[in-house]
Amino acid sequence: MKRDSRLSSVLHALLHLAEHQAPMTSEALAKCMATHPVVVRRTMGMLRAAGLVASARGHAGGWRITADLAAVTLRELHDVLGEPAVFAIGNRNETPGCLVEEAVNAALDDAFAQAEALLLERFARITLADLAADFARRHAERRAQDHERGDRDAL
Amino acid sequence: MKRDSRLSSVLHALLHLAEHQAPMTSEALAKCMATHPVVVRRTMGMLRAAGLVASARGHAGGWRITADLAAVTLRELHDVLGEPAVFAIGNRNETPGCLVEEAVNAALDDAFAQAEALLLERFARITLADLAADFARRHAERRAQDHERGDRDAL
DNA sequence: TTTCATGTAACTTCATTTATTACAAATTAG
DNA sequence: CTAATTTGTAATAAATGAAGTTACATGAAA
Repeated sequence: MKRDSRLSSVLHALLHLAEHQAPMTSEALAKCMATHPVVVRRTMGMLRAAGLVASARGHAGGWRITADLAAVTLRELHDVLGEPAVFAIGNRNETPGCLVEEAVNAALDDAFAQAEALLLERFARITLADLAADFARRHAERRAQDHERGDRDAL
Repeated sequence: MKRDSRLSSVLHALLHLAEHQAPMTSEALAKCMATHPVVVRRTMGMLRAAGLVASARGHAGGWRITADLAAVTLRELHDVLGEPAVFAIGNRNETPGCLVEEAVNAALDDAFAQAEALLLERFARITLADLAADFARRHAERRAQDHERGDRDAL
């Protein structure tokens, strides 16, 4: 099964937009995400419909964030993307033809529902601001490492 | 995305086998699961490799359970099926090209890992015997309903 | 020795995501 | 005004992976 990576994509895009204050074109976003500009427009279009980003055409156009980073959770983005199916595993028939299948479906559905609830609850606790902060931390760490390496090389 | 329904399939098959004490042919199993006999053989073959079922060829051949219903958990079946990917959602690139992607992946991976752990923990707590008991309960309930309807129709 | 049934490889179908092409519409630079 | 830039969107193709199907070999029992 091919995994839906749109949530990952939009997070990547939104954080890049948060770094830039100028709008970024679909082409620029596509390049840094190794995908196609049309895919970017298609996916970002859903965020625009939800009022999280804005786009402008023509020269100096592109995408920019309009939402508050601290107010947007992964859960909201998941919803904005249409709440795609979370699991790659599922029941053979959703409408059971026999009682055996009914019992099997009930057990699996229950377990999946619990796992999905946990996942969405975790998503609801993570904001774009959290990710941006984590990025900043990694960035500082990387710079510190580079610096250390530079010192060592300079000996 | 097409969901992997093999776990659901083998549960259905195993419970049917548990009801029958005589072996069931791939064709019989396929018929009650609305699938193809070869698909049954392919999937059940993985359970045979794990020693959970046995198959016999020729007249009066077919599939039978060799494992103790109370000892087989959904978790074990999931493992036997090769631990297929649980989620239909995932990271765009598993090997991040930039720090932004690293931060995004880390957050998503963490949430998915927690949800998967919960799911597998639930799976580990459900045995085939539990499902068989649930089936028996449903069966009794259904019979009671049928009986009631019979009484009403007889008025 | 015929029939039944599994074992397995090879191939097709089907569903779904992502990629691509093509072109319309809008905006700005010159 | 016109050309360049950039989004908007439809339509189509490629890629992926599960499930379905065909074909035939193997083995067991009547």
